[in-house]
Amino acid sequence: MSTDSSRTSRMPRKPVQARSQERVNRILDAAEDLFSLRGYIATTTKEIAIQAQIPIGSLYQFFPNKAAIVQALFVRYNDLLHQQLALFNHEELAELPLSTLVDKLTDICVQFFLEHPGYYKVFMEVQGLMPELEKIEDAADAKLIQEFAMLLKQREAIQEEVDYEAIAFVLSKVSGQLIWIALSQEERFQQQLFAEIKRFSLSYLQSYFSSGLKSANNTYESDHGSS
Amino acid sequence: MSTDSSRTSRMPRKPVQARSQERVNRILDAAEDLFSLRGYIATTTKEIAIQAQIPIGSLYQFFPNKAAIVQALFVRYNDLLHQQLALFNHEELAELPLSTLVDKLTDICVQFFLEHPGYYKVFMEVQGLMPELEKIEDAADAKLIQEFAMLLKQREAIQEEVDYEAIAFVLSKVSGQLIWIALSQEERFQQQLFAEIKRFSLSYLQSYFSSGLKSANNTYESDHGSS
Amino acid sequence: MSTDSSRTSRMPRKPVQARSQERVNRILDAAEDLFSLRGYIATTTKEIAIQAQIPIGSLYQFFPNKAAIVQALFVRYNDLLHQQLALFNHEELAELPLSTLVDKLTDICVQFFLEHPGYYKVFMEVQGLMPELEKIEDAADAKLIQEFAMLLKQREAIQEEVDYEAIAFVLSKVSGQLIWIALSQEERFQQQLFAEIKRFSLSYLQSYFSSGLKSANNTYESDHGSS
Amino acid sequence: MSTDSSRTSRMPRKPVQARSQERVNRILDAAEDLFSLRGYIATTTKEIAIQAQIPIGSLYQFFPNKAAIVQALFVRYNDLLHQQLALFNHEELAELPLSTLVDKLTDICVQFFLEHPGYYKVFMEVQGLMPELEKIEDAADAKLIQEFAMLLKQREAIQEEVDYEAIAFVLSKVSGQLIWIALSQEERFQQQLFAEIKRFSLSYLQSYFSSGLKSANNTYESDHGSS
DNA sequence: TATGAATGAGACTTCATTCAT
DNA sequence: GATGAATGAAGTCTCATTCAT
Repeated sequence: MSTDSSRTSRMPRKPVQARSQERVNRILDAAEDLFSLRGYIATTTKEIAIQAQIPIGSLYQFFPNKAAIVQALFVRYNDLLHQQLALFNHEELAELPLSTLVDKLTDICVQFFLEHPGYYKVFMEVQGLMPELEKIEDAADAKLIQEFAMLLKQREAIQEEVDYEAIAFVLSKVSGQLIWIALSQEERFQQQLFAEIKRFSLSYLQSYFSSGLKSANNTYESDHGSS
Repeated sequence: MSTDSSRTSRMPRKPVQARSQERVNRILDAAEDLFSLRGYIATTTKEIAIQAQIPIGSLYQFFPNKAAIVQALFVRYNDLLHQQLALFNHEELAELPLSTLVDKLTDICVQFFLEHPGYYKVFMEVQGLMPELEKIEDAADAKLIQEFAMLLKQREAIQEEVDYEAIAFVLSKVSGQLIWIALSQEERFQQQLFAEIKRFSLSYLQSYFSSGLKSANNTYESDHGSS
Repeated sequence: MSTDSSRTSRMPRKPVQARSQERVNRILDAAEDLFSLRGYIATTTKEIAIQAQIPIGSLYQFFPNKAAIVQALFVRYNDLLHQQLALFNHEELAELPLSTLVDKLTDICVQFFLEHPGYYKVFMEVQGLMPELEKIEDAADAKLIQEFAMLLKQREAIQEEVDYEAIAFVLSKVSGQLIWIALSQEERFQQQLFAEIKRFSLSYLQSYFSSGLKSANNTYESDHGSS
Repeated sequence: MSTDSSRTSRMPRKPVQARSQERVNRILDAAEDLFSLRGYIATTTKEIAIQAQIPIGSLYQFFPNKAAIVQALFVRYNDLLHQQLALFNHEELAELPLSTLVDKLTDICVQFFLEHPGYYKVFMEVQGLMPELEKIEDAADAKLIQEFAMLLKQREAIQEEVDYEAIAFVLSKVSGQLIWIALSQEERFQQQLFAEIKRFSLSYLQSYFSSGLKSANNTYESDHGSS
């Protein structure tokens, strides 16, 4: 109890801040675990503190209330997802066939949802109950959608006046939902669903774009048939 | 609606049973209102009773606990949606062009979601927290998907070995999700999203089916261009 | 409602009263069952009515409240026990050896407790909570004790100034308690306890009385050894 | 009592733990009062908290539910009774005349029941409704009975194959019951009953044992007559 | 008289947040 | 700062009894 005060001011810089950061992370890790298991409302702040191995009082030094924890957690989720997707956001992406693009992006999202099963679940749970969280999500989504739209703009559309953002909006929402549903299905059907997600996304995109960049012309059949 | 007509006209109209049914309906109406407004967990049974204008004790005469209320509400939701969709389940449906089919079905679902904004919201909120409810939803979904799959089976598939149920599964989940998201968007974008739902549904189906029944051959462009 | 008034005054006498009596009995039977199973407080009046197969409203026509049911039940218990014991209350009883007397009376009580496991249990449960019931029990006990004391008075006491009622009081209470405890023990130990009840009753009585009536002189050992 | 002394005298006396212990005691005291007055079921947790002068929330920090309170109370009861009886558990006990032994033990029990009128009452009330409590009581009883049996084993039995535990079982149950009943009787009769309890116990023991240890030979009459 | 739906006070328990140490 | 015991409003559900039909 009263021990542990052995730290002197000579130690590596910002020990407090480092300790704080570590504690914040532990709290978010604990919250992620528990939220994905029991849901946001059913999880108590005390449980989070215990799981994070810090006193409940300390938790409230970092977060003013329970809602702030989910919000911080979702900021972290969004950063992470954005990071994963950014790895592919190179110029070359625009050159890939549509089917390859769809494949890559879908795989990244599937991976993310697999590693963070609470992401979608918690967000759905508190829809309409936490305007703050929705603002965070909307902003992050908007950013992702914008970037995806930029990617699409580099491709040759079949028709004029394509609303790239609408397409990006639709695909991001729809893929997320479907991936999440797939996660709770049995292995075989899950794999089938992942394939369908790609087919779905591709056929939707092909209704707007020829498959490649400015000149390529991969039809759906040829793409798909070759795989 | 037209059910429950087992009463012969000679009886004094069982005022008690009628009153009970009316009360159950009032409870479900109140629950629907409050759940869609505040969510399931944040709504108290007392609030429901007050909104339904009955004493709390009476509420518990009809429902053993709070969970039973949502469950009954979802049974009602499912019945209703099924009724709406069943109106179109005539033989002629199979003869319609794919685009028309998609239009009709989507419109029905949009209408349903507009009238019952709590349906999707509440279900998402309690995902993973109420196995009973999930069983109810899974059963209802399975039924709808099955029927939709039957519809598709009457059409000429482009390729062999089509998994009609998987297609029906994907489309029902994806359309539901996007309709729900659309509902919280501003009017103009909402309308645009409804159009996109039809577009992606159609393009997805066209990746499997030629447009008409056995002989018709409407491509996507012609369908869409004519609208 | 207005139906069922078909009964005319010509029918067999007291049909109503007979029906009432039957209903009262059914209520008491149901109450006995449920009380002995779950206890008085945990048993609801509705459960009693259901078990008795009568409407709850009818129950309240016969009993003003829940307490009145236990009270009536205990009046019935007491009548029954008194009847059982009265069968032996003949003049010859006084002539039996003490050990025989103890045997007979104990056996009767054991039998009664076996057939009515709720008797003791319920009485203990509501001790101090229902003055009315205690009055009933005290009166019945007093009567039994009085009669038992009368029996003892016919025997030749060893010492002067014997308080027959105190002896009867002690034995009745103590035997009842131990029989009840024995009922929840496993078969073998239960039988052993029944034997011990007889032994302590006899040894206690022998500290006051010579074994027989005026002249007999059975000591404990001889009594016991002969059995 | 003498436990928990692991605290070294240099520390600031852990005010928190002391405060906790005091609160637990206050809760148990309050529960004892109210249970013995109104019974377990009729006593509300709120009442207990008020009587203990702590907020209801604090009560639930120490006890997970109402049942845990009675259980803890009975652990305390059993400890206390065992302590009282242990004071006499010296070697000399075996040397005392039976009558003296009975006197002492009975007096201790009478004293205990006088100071804790709720002990018997509450236990009887919840018989069959709280398996947990019964386990606690059975264990404590078994311990007491075992010890009492050990005491008896040191005495010279009249007959062979005496089941010391059965005797101890019977006497402990029967004395408890009779003392409890005596407590609700008017003063004069109460005193008389206490005397009868001793007589009863002694005559029962004398049916098994000669009065003293190996050689002594005090008959009941001489013992009793001398008092 | 017979019925059973209706009533609502009140029981037990939880948990986000605070604040004395 | 750090700690975790303390707080009490509020939620879910029960049930003896009544009374309109």
